[in-house]
Amino acid sequence: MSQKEMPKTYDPQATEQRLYEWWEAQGYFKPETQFKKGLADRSQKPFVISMPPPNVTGELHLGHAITASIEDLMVRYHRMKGEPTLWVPGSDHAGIATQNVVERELAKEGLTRHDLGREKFVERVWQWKEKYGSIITEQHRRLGVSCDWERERFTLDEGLSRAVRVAFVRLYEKGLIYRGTYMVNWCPRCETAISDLEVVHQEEATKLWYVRYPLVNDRWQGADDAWGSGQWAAGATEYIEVATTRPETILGDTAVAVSPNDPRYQPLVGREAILPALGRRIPIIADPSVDPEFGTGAVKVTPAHDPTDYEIGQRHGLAAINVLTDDAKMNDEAGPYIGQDRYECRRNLVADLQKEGLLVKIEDYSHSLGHCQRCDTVIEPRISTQWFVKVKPLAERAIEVVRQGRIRIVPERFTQVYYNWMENIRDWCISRQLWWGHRIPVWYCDDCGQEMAAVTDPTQCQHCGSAAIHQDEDVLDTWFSSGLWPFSTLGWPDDTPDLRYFYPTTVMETGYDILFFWVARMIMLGLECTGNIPFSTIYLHGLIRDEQGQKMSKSRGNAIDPLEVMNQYGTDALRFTLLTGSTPGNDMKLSLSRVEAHRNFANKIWNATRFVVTNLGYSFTVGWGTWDMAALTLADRWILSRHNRLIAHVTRLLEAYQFGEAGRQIYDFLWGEFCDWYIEISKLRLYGRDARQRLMVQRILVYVLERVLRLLHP
RNA sequence: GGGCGGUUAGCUCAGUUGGUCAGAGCGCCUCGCUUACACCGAGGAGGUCACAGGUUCGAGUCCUGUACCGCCCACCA
Repeated sequence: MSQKEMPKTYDPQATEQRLYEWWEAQGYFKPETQFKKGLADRSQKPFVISMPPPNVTGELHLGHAITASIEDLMVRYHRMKGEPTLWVPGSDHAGIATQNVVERELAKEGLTRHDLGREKFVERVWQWKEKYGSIITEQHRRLGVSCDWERERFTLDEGLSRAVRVAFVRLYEKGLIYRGTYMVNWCPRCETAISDLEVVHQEEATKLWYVRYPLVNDRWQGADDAWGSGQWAAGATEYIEVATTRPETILGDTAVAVSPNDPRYQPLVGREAILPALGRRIPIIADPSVDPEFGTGAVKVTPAHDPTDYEIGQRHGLAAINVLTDDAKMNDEAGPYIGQDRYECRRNLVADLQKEGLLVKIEDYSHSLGHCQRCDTVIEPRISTQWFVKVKPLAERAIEVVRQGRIRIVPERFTQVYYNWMENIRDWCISRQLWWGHRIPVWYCDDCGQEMAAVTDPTQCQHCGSAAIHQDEDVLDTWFSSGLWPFSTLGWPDDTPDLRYFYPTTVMETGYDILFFWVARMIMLGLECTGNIPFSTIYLHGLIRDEQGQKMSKSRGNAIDPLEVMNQYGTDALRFTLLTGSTPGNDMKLSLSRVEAHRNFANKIWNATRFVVTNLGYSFTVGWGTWDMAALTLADRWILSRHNRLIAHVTRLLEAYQFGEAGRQIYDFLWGEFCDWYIEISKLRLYGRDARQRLMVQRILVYVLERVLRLLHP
């Protein structure tokens, strides 16, 4: 080939897609092909990665790009080493996230999901999934992922849905899943319960309202006049003062609590106060959870709307009065404020308290408020009947396997984070009042009222035989199904050949931000369902931020579309940048100037190859790695030795998960040593008269270049 | 209230068993259209490796403390 036939500048677009299609068509991403070609055999231990399934909420972002780059690197490295290699791709229905996205779409048409009804709405989400699911796989192909597309899975596939049911029923029958009425985090916008993890705490400037509750005594037994008249507490003579950040919850108070050790309030314990607005008589109780130092030292107790208060209520047998509707409006327990929005009620109630002379003062206050991870609405702690996973016994085993070293976390510092979380874990609320997801496989009998969990839809009550049964309306937390991912994608609960050979998987590679959400759950559910660890190594990468260090997100408008980057600079340039840009577990800021630099690197490789190839001549024959040692020049020996050193270093680094350093080493060698020095020096002999010298240089050039390209392949 | 990470050239970041570790990319300055590459080549300026102690023959690299920045966890009414 002459130089003229190879363009001077490397054009990724002309190569990448063509090459990828060929790879895929040849079946190079499938372990079966390795067996068929004799590149590996089934007696070997396979290298397996489950790809973290992207949510079908939208298109891929840079987080997916770094995941894909790192995993593809590992997969290609192990495949090249001759290990049977499997990389299972797929996508996640992402319950609440996807439902919200589609609801937002609907809102543009002026519709809500309730306008469509459950069935039509779910149909609508499926349409969305079809569209974005295929966009995602196309984008993954653009990233060059060498996964086995024939084994692609979706969390709502039939097989995976069955896995969800089997897992649920099994846990249910062991008493590890239960239904109960407890304090949960309620999102009034999504109108569903969410787990503790889905609550995002933010420090916010609010107020602390000091309110006094009149005390019942011989001279005053309750309200004198209508609430808001200014005369409501006219006859009151004694008060107890409380401080609150949520005045509207006063309406749900069923006690006032003080510290048992607080001398100021000892005389009041056992007496009663009159609840403002509603005139309810509530007891004054002593409870050790009250901090005498805070506020007034007296706390209003709202068991239905505050976790601490709920526990106080449990200890003292207090009623829990829910004063809110699902969308955080005041319900019919709210007296004069029925129907008002929670904040509207707060304003009005505060104004009325002032009118009645019960508002003592308002202080500025700062505390952290829970927000919904998906829609940012302020969470309302609320008592509600939900399904939970009893997680302590699962967590103990999950801690154990890491302690024993059966599962290793890279970088190691996350091990401590993992323990801390696991050791303090609380039961996992898994039911969601949503429509998009795996329906809870529990049926209730309308006749005998009993419940039953079943893998296949029952037709009658197993307790009384009645055919009048109905399924639970709720769906499961999306992380329940993704928690089964490493084995559900391989066929579990069936005993398939894939499951037997490829499970447990080898590496779980993902961002550290979902260590708790996902990784921890996979370990717990994996141990419980399969009796085995789901993977032996966890590799956690950092988050990609923009050049200002901000988290990338669509709402901030600072998200960089990986497709645009690939279109402009090429997939290799993007991948190399992502791989060399950070160390494990550390965040990285993506700078386009580095992507450009690596585009230039790709071009450098192209031109080095062009130089070597076009200088071979027609009579060239390859002489792999067999040299007449005595004839080697100093330069030859130098480049060969440097090159061997490089291979050793890169291999060691890749084994140690030091991908960035490995990439940099190759970069430095190829550019700084091979191109800058060896190619330049080789020109003397290449263009000289001595044919034997020419052949030797040619052979070394080809040999070193080819070997480095292999090193670079992952 | 706990825990973690960061602080290295103007900017963005590497530097994992303490001794060519003071580096890369971008930017900047000087040259250069030499038969691979101007998405290039040759050369150059630029850092008391946050601060204070300590261990050591020797410390960005280990220990202690401090200061900022960021993140995670936590039922602070």
